[in-house]
Amino acid sequence: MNSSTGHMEPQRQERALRSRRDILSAARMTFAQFGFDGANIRDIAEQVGVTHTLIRYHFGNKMELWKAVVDDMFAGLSAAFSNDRTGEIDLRTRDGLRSWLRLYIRYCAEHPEHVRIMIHESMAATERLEYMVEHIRLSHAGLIPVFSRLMKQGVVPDVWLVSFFYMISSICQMPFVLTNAIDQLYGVQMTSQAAVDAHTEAVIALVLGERSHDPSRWPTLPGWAETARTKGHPKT
Amino acid sequence: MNSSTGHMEPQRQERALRSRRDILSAARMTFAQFGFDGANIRDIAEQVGVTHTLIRYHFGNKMELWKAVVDDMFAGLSAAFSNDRTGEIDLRTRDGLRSWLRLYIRYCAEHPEHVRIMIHESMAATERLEYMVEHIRLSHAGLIPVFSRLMKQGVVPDVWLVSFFYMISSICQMPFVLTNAIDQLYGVQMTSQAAVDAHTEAVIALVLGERSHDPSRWPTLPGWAETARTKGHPKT
DNA sequence: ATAAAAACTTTCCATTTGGAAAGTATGAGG
DNA sequence: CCTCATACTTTCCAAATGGAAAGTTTTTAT
Repeated sequence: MNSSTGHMEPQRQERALRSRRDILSAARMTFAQFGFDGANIRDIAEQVGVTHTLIRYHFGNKMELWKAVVDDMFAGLSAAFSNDRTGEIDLRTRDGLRSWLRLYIRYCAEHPEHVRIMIHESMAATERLEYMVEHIRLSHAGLIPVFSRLMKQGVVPDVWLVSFFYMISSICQMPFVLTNAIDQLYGVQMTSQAAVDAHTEAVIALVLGERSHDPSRWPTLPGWAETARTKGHPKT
Repeated sequence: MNSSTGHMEPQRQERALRSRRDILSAARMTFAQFGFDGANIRDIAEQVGVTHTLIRYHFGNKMELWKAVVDDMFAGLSAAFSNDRTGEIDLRTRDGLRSWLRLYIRYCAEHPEHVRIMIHESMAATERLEYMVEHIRLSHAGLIPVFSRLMKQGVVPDVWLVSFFYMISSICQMPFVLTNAIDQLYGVQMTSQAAVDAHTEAVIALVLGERSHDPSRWPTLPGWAETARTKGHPKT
């Protein structure tokens, strides 16, 4: 919306732009954690260090703020997958899919809030879900022909497209959505490089049947989850 | 807690038991939809047709109600996977895993609230997550040795255990967590028998590499998602 | 029948929350 | 330096919310 060419335009003050950006960022995290109903704009404002009425000033109301967050998020997703960065990826090949999976997993690890917000809003059929689905539709529409092609080529299993979509999405996304639970349960920081790498390997193994495994680099698990992988090391 | 042997004990009234059960049920759905913070006990009470203070009477406070819901939910899960129903499943074999996947997918399709609540609570490191994780630990602890064995046998990919767990869980659970989004996006009712079947097939194909596909029974997708599967039917 | 316990409601309260209105500070252009 | 739009704050309000206290009804036991 903002043309970057104009030096003659009214040009918002720096402060205002920073406020908008900070509010958007705080709102994103808060909506991701509590959902729309659970989030409150006063908390968001406090995180940024402004009064809650400034949010109203910049965004109108809670709903409009939410929409701005979603637009901003999907813009970020598009940017991360723009041709600038993925120009060399030809998704119609096995190598392309592998690269795409790596890229997508990285995005999920870096932006767990994105999927968290999407999941929150999928829990009920609301106006917000409708709004969000139009963003999702764009992403999916671009991938459908590619995925179909990969199925026909036998690179990936030839299954119901909806299932395939959500299986691929889920395995890339969920471990990073559930970082808190995994930390508590397995004592593993999913966002650590080792965990991201181990998971990337796992996804590629499951989807493409490739095993590049180097178990020594997998994050170690607590005693109750030990699988006695280090055989030949009797502790008695 | 209630000994069923005693005819001398105070013995709760029928009405009270029904109230408790109805409240628990309504609370479950509400927590699943809005999360703990987003849910409010007055709405729950109204759904049941009682006053919100009755919830306080039976459960103490919102937090205790939530815990009761979780306990109840996990009890239901245990029941669904009790030896009564799965006694014949030997999870250490390929056939066993296939049966287990079918059973688990059915559970997820029938009880999407369960995973919805778990996901809500995984969004932040709270006392509630701690509480829930102890339930989850029990489930996982029982499955770890089995999954490890299947990996060693080569029935499933030999990957990092945490990844494997969450990949398996996610692909079984998420399409039913996201029913609203899938309905809106693809116009498909995930809880329909056809969709559950198609998804079950897909999971087995991905995890076990088995393709029993009968695409004609897959739910059809809207035009924008058409993959021109019916070739030889030129419409021009 | 009657007392006592259990089940449930009415009423009230303090806090939180989204939003509205009115006022103040800030900085860019004349 | 002055003014005026932009950026932001203070103050207020009504509704929603979790919880507490005090009541009323229903059931059980004697």
